[in-house]
Amino acid sequence: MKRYSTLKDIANALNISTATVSRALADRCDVNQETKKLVQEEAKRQNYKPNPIALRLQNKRSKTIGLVVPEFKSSFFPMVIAGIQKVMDESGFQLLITESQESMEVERRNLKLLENNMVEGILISITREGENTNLYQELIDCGIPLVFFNRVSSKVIASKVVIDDYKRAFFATEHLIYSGFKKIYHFSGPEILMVSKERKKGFLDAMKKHHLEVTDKSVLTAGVFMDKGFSAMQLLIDKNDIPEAIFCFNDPTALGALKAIKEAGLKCPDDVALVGFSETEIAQLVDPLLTSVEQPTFEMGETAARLLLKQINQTPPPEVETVCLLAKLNIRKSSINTHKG
Amino acid sequence: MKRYSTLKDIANALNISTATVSRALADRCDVNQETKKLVQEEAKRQNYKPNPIALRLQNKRSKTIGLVVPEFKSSFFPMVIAGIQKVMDESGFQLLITESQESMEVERRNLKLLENNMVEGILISITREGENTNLYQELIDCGIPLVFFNRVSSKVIASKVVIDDYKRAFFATEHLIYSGFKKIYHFSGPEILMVSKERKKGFLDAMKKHHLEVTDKSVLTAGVFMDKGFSAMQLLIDKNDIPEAIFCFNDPTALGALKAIKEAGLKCPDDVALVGFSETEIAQLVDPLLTSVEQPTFEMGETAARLLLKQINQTPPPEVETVCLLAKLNIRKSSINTHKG
DNA sequence: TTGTACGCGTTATCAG
DNA sequence: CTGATAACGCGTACAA
Repeated sequence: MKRYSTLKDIANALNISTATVSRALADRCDVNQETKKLVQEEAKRQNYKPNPIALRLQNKRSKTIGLVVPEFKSSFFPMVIAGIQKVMDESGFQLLITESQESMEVERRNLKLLENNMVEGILISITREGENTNLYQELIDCGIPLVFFNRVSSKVIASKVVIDDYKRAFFATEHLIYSGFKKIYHFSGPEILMVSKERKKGFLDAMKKHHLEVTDKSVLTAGVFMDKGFSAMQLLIDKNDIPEAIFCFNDPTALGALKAIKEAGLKCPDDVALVGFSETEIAQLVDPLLTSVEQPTFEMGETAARLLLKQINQTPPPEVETVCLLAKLNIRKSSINTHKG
Repeated sequence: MKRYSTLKDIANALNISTATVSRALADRCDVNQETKKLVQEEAKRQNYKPNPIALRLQNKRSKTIGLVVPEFKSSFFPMVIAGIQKVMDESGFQLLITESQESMEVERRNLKLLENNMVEGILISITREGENTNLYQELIDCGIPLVFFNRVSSKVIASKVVIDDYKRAFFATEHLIYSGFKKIYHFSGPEILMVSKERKKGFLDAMKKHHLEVTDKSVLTAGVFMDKGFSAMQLLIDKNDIPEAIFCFNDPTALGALKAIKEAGLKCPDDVALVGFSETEIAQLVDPLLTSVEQPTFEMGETAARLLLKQINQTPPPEVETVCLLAKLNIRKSSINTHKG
């Protein structure tokens, strides 16, 4: 590796001790102005930079935090990461990023890797396979704080950052109801994820509030990817059980449904209106433009990172807290009722 | 931070010296089998893990490499990062990720940050504003190898990973020509990027080879984002100078053009055929499905990472090399000639 | 076969 | 005001 200038180099050059050099560079008051100036000049000349590794060893702090995300494909997590990075750069922390590929086993490997790297804390969004509850708890118990974001553990007590899925789902459904649709279905996400449950609950409660019929056919489990949305819609078309509108678990699901609708010769929103969730950039590219709930991704990253730093830096650590970020319903063409009025 | 078990802890527990413990754990032959076994058991009991920070300090190796990407929004760079991560995890390196936000100044800050973190090498894809040539050269000169990928420096001598932009652009254009289109335009990327130049050159040469007319109107600079593709197409529509087909610098540009085409009441591919580049997942979601050049993103990350590790680990460092990855033209509906035959 | 001593780069403590 | 020393955790040369 490149040879870096050290305190000793400066000390030797000036024939003084490293201790004095250290003090001078820390700009402490108990050092001669003259010496201080000489040291600082020599440091600049040698392009001296403190060795972060030595500092970490001495302070017994890795100044590193770990991150586990399920995937990199969609732009959701990358944007969250950008938010995390910003906070970490500001506070001099390194970020170790790992990808669980939606696999619980890979997630366990990742967490071990992070532990071996002595991360001071971990940010995690769990897989859709389920949660490694015991492992999370172990890590917390042995002094590595966890902060969950987006896809959070339902069993472990820790700080969490979520968006108000329930409310947004409720409002999104109400938006369809107020638009005049009556036969409204929900394409739900993986049962195991809390976000799925919340969104489904929001849907059901909104329907209930407005006294609209909900049968056991009203909710189809459609997973997180496009193909599932496609096949769920296909199923409805085959059964000729076509709702006026569908509130989908996320954008890919909605886009899959859209594809099936188009292929069947139907039109959106004329025959079936759609509402997505997550506001992928695709929502603004498809025809018709997709109504979707926009999540504050960057902000979610920032918030989770700040929460974690608080857990790490404060003694005693602060109470865990759950932050609920506001999301925004972007109403576009796919949910316009063309029959109304 | 969490307290970790150290060699000293094990040594104390067994009343032996840390040196012996160290040797036993390294499974060296010059240590009593009996002692070795005791040590290994005690290590396991205490859940001992070597402190990576201490190792880094002792070996004078940060075991860290840095990464600079222009942006996180599209899925391109995240996928590359996934490939890099894989290689780094395998070789025990940490990855420090930074985002230049397409700004040369932020890029400079990022590079300084990486240098201060003593990275042993840097992977970089430059901004579309231009290249910090001098800084790249400085880093290389002072012993930090750089490997460029995707958006590479044209001036600095270093290992590079690119896709065969020229050839792919050439073939993509030929695909349009063979489909029977004659008036073919090119929406070009930022002039400063080598990829732009290569793709443009591929377009021009293909046109030339087939003796098709190329005027100074045939190539419009449209940037990298959707809005630029939109306005470029808008301009052509306003001037009523509408080509039969357009080979676009990338998918967003093509999608922007598509939007303008639709809004003007025109149809794709009937009125204007389109070919994109980069194979974003959106290509398979829009109507019509977009013909696009698929880049091996994950593989690009892996390759760049391996190249960098070679530069870091071999002494003397190997010759720089440029790896050209193969890309694939996915032909879809947007480039079908509906008038032909 | 095992223990002692040192150095990696830094800061804190204590003595001068 | 400044210098010597120890400590962080590890590996290793050298001594026993």
